[in-house]
Amino acid sequence: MRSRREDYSESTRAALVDSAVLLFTERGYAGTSLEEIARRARVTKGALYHHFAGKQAVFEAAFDAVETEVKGRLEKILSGPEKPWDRALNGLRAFISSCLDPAYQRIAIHEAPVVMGWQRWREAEDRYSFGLIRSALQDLIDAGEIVPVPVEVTSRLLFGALSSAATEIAGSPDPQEVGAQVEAVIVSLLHQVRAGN
Amino acid sequence: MRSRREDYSESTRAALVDSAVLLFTERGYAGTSLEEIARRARVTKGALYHHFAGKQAVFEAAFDAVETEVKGRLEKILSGPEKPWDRALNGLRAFISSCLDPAYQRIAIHEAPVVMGWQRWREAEDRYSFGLIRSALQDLIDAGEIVPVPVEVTSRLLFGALSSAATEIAGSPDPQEVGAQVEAVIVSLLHQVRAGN
DNA sequence: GCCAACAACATACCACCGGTATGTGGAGGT
DNA sequence: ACCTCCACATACCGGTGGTATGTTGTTGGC
Repeated sequence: MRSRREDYSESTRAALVDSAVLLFTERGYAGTSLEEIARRARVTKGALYHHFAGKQAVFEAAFDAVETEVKGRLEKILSGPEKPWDRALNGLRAFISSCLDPAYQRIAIHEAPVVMGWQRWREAEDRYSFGLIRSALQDLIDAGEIVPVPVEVTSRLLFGALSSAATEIAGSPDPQEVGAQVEAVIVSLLHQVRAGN
Repeated sequence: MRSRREDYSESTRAALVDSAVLLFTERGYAGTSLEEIARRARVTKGALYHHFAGKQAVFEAAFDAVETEVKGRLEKILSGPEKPWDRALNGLRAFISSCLDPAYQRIAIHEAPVVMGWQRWREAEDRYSFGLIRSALQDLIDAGEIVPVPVEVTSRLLFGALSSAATEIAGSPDPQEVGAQVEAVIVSLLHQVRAGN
């Protein structure tokens, strides 16, 4: 039976992660102190170091949190009952709009490769959003919707393009407009490689 | 007339920038201390703070250095006597190979948006590699080589795709192979939008 | 040729932050 | 009722970015 203490412990850990996501999003990794994270969760640094090995570990927990969120959204869409082509298009839109979330953008896209190191980031992304994009692309090919392309490389290119595009969208004065343009360009490219024209 | 002191001063400044580029490339921004940068240039922190306003300013000087280098290479190719289409292809290859330079990759592509802030980085990139990519794309359209596309958005997508692809290439066990694949995918996409099939 | 002025550094010091070592109170088992 | 141990709090250290203050050599004016 689950003890009361364990509940409390998990709750404070969650509060720390929440606090970390918020502060990392607002001020970035370097601009956020552990004491600030702890204070916002109404505990001290001691508590933080009880739950996490260090600042990097806190960041990775925050990273996991935002990635899991986005992954959930995308999985729902990509495993829906629609046709592969439509699922892909909906997934594309969902990913772009996910990238507009400041937390996902700053933590998962921008700072994670620098903070975690590119290698760890890449491995982690395989299990999250990038993994979904790659498998979605593979599905399109398997279903014969588009001509065969090198899946690994193409999905990397697509992921990079979308990530930077999302930043551009979020940073623009008219996100709606730019977002529509990005979607149009990508969709147009997808149509170019669509099988059976 | 240029004084002897000015020569010396500029020389130490250059040594500091060189040292910064090296260390930032090897250990990243956060992992490099100012004292280390100064020591490698055989001066003290005092000299460093005489030449630069702070750590960020040192980074931006290193950023300018690597960007200027790449910009020079690309400009030479893009303003050559070949046909627009060939110049673009050569420029593409040159950019990919530039991205394989560890200094350019880590400083200009990965850490700069985080260290300088996305806004400043974007403004700076307009004057460097990204600006060249955009104008190259514009040239292709003006020359009627490809069908008109939204230049701003498309070049952002292209830049993002190439940047992340370059990281992928550099990190792969067989850079030659992956590099060729990337080039093939991009060129294939370009062919798709080529005017007059 | 001499001296004041200033540039180009060096030295000394501070505040803050990540990390560690140690203390403590209260819940849970027996 | 007592002991144990977990979930924290407190105290402290080393390193680092930044600043304030010397120091030395060059340079320009007379």
